[in-house]
Amino acid sequence: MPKTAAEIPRKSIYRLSIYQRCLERLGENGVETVSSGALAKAAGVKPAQLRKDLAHFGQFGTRGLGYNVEALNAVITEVLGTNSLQPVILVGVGNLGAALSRYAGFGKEGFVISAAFEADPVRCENADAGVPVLPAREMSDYIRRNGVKMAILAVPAAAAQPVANQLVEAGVQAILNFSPTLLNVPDNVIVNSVDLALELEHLSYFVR
Amino acid sequence: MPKTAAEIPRKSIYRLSIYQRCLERLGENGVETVSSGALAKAAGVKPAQLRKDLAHFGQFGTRGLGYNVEALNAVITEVLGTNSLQPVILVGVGNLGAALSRYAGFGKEGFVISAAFEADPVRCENADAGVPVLPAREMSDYIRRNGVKMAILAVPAAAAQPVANQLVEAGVQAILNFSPTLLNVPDNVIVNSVDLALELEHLSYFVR
DNA sequence: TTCTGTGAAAACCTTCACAGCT
DNA sequence: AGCTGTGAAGGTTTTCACAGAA
Repeated sequence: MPKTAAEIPRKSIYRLSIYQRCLERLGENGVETVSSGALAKAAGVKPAQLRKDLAHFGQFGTRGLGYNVEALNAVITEVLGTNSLQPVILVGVGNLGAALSRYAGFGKEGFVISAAFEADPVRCENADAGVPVLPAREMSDYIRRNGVKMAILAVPAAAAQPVANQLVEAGVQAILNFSPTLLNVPDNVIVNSVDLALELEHLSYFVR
Repeated sequence: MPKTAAEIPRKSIYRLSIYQRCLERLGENGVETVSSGALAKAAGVKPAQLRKDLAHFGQFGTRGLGYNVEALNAVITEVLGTNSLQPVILVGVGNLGAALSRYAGFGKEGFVISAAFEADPVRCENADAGVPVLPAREMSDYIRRNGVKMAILAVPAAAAQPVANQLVEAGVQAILNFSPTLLNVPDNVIVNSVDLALELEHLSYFVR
């Protein structure tokens, strides 16, 4: 029974990306059909959970057989909206930002960082980034002209909130935030924060 | 009512790190006392949740007043085990790995990467890392000699599992994994995976 | 009064187990 | 037989709401 976007759990959406990556690999290996058991194992979840996740969007399997790899991949691509390639911008070309600009992993999942922005003029010149680095003052304009909806934020903590405000103001709807700060944004904007130091600290609890 | 480590939800532990960071800031600003409401707001959670999280470990507040910033910070530090500084190693000094080796955020939370390891001899020489880069074959030995319990894994996907095996074999108990792969490790080893491309892809679902 | 600590309720998520299709 | 789709059960986490301490 398909549901409207709002009621699908965020965790299911997250796992969809994982399933897709597994399907991609299966496809490359010429596998045409996969059971929920096999796919779930590859993704590191239980079979029932995989089926429940897919059930949010409809019925795609064949009983007794499993799922068609290519077809299921297409469905997930459609659901995630990764068929229409979104332009993504990067803000902050410091240590981490520069690395992200060259990170091949984004490309493999179909994302291309179209431009980077940096407030420090010296860094603008010297940044060894994989993309054009533009001065920060051109950012809002660029976002509007190119209809940019997604941004990666890799600026120092102190600058994160003001920059986020600018992004939102210019029309950005989703922010992947690497600054160790809580961002305040309107409800219609989604933030996904990756706090590297926190992830490390989290581990230390489990080490005796 | 204090509980044993096993039954405390991972999510609570995770939030403890966030609370601590907020307490740190409050302390720097000379604030001595904070209510669950104020601290929860700073951390981006509900007051009741903060209190429940703390309740796992004991009672630290004063009714009608709130929590002593310094004392609560000390309790959380004790719980997380961040008082005794753990040595952390980094494996893989490619694009992302090199950036992580210089990432100042780790230092702020009290972590120091003591050494990095890299299989490619050319990279070993040229890596512009903030720490000594040693050849991969010395890794197991280094781990054993220095009692390293935590590792950051930033190698290509194909190398992730074999390297993880080596780490576990040598005695590493916690791995922060940046490779887009599911790692199989024994139950006594904990893995925290940060999949950058997935985090970005996740956002795209919410962008119309 | 203020604000914590906590049972109870609600919301949410996962897993089971089996009916039903191929 | 094999495997999906799903109601129902089970488990976990969050939120409420209030009793009780300062």
